[in-house]
Amino acid sequence: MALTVLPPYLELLNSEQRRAVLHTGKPLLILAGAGSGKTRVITTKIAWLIREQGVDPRSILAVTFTNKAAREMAERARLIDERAGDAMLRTFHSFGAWFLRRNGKAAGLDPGFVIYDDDDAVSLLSGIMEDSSKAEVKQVAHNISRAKDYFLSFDDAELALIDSRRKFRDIYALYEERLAHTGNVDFGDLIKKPVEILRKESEIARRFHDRFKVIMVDEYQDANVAQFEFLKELAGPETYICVVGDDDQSIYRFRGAEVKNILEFPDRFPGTEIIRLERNYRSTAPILRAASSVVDRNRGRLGKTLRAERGGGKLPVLAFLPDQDEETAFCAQLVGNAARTAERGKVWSDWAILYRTNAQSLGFETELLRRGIPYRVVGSLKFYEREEIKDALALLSFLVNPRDEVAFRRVVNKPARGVGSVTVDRIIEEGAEASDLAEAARALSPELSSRAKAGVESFLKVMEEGRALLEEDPFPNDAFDSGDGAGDEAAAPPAKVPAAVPAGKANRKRAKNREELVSGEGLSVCVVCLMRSSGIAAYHQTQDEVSGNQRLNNLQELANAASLYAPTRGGLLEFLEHIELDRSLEDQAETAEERSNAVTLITFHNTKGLEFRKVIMTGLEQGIFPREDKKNEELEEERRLFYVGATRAMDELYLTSCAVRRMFGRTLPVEPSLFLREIDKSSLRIIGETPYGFGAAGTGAAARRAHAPEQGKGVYGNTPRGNDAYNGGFDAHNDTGSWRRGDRLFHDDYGYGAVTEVRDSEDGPVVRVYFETGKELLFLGEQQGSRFTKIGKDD
DNA sequence: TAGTTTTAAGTTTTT
DNA sequence: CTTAAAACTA
Repeated sequence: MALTVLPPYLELLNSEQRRAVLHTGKPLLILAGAGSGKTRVITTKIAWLIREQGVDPRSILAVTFTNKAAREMAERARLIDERAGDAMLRTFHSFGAWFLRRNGKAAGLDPGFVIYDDDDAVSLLSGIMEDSSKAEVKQVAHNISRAKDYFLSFDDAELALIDSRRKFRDIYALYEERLAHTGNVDFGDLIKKPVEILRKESEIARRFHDRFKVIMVDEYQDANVAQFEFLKELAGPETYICVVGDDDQSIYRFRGAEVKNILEFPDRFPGTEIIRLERNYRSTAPILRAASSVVDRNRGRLGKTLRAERGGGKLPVLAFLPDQDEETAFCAQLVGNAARTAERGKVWSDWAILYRTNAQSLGFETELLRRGIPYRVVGSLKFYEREEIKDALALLSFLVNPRDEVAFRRVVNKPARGVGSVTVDRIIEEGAEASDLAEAARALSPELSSRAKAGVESFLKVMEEGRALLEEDPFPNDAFDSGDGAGDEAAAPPAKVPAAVPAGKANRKRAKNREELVSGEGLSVCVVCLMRSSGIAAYHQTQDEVSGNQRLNNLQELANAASLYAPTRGGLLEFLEHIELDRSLEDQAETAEERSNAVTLITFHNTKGLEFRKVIMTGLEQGIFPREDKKNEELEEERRLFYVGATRAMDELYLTSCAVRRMFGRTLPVEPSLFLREIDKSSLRIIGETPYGFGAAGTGAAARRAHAPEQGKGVYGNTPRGNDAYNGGFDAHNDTGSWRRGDRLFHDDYGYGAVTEVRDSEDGPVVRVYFETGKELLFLGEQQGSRFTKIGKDD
């Protein structure tokens, strides 16, 4: 290797990672195993392109699948080079929305569209399928959504692969017509429509090819067909494309993800180079062994050999427990014990409790609350699914788009204004002819009963007044539709209030048990006014008094969230878009400390891209995980999900499996998960009563059962004081002492880093470490046993 | 039509 | 067991 001195941020990388970062020219496919540092590769690559290659940050597009990943990527890239903040880092869907706001006109789309979520789509569909049950409507809505994922329109022949019924095709066509008439889009459209536009409008395509010279995609294994097509259309002849993924971590088949995308990438992009990242820096060897032994059973995979760079480590613990109450107690105790014996801070955040379905979080929440252990639940914030929130959002949506029949139907008669379903149907029907629903109502008003007429009029008046509350947009002339849709982002309205006082937190505190809405800054003023004048606030307030709910407080919460946006139409649109595309309320609802000092409760799906020191995987039972109805391909996906969950763990992994589980109020006996059988017994430390027939030694298990201690509380009664009792003979050896330049490590406080210099002093060797946060620190090499974990070095 | 009671149904996973 | 949908009454 040449003797050139590398910039320190490249020192953090191993040779393959570095090769991936320095790669240019042909398309690049990075097959990155779990914990192999793929995010680091992407962020470093972005920074390197800007710094060393003189690439304009604005010509870089990096796409992820979750908002969290997008945020993290932006943050980490900025740490290396500030200018990376100007690159476009978004989720596929958010980028699609950005595209459509500027170029939707080419598909007859007004830039002021609102994004319909799945519920809204169902609501719209039920207007078409009038005499179908709710379940049928949902099924069709799901199929339409799948069709869009596969880039299939209602007139495509392949549509039969999704749903072959003739009726389906007709309904899909009707749905599209109806949706177009509302002027809104659904989730699938955010990807599908841009592709259609790029194919039809060569001028727009050319602009985008000019603008984006570099396109990177993270978690590529989760891309669906439509997203693949999007990528292909965005890439011009000069565009450098780099995708990163891991076929073993593909867990979104159910929403259209196609592993084929990653398998066939080299065929679709000729000349593709492939780089494999197979060194795992995150997990200890025993954890990786257990995780791999499950996913190894899958047939449809590229296959790779993921090597643990961290030696030593404890065996994963498999705990057989009587029921789910014992399971929650076990988890709480495990976490609590660790906290008691820990010397260092931030213990709670070391832990994550994983479950298959969101419903399972409830038990853990109750138990942790009871024991005073701080926790946070990731995802599944049903906040936006609450009735009052949906009502409020419907009001706001109708405000920006008076053709939104779904929103209209939801709130026109709430609170009761004497406008029944018959009247609503007639107005919407009339709306097919009119430019918007207000006009439709006016046209129809001579035929309405005086009560219905008065009700509709009062509703429309409220909306008129609401519209008047919004200030003029600073950029008139429809700022979204700047001439150069792919070009200057500065033309977009700077809708966010720049010096936004974090009014949210303070307001919420004040609003506790308050019986009136308080407005804060910016858009929240308008939101509060509208909630009041529409009667929604009063309506839910009354409901609160009856049933003791917190609905008014929830409305307050929503208003607070709005305070960060400008009180203009543009600001409102941005607010609504943000809510549709990123429902994790995390930013507003949690302070940094709350986040950093709490146990994480999370679904397996949501853990992708995350890591924790200690992970508990719960509910490992047949029927729960994997679900009973899973077989073949779907079972393989469940295996991958198991793999994803297990590889989140850095130091310790626990698996729990109950003998019985409560479902639908009934308590049923359950079998241990198939996946537990797929792990070699010697790779696990089993505690609790091994169920009959588990593993090869059936008779042994039976014998053990016969002599098992009295059933009841305390199967794990001899639980360790500290988790050290689970050590199982393995010591987490840190291999301190002989540090060498180029060694990589994980520091408890500073994260991942690399040794850039070693020298001797009176107190022994001193090492200089460069961290990926950009920090560079000196340490005394011999005293860092408990703070550092060596994670292998480059060869 | 509004609001209440009765009955049935249902749990994946998410942008 | 909890929630949503259908059925029923005022």
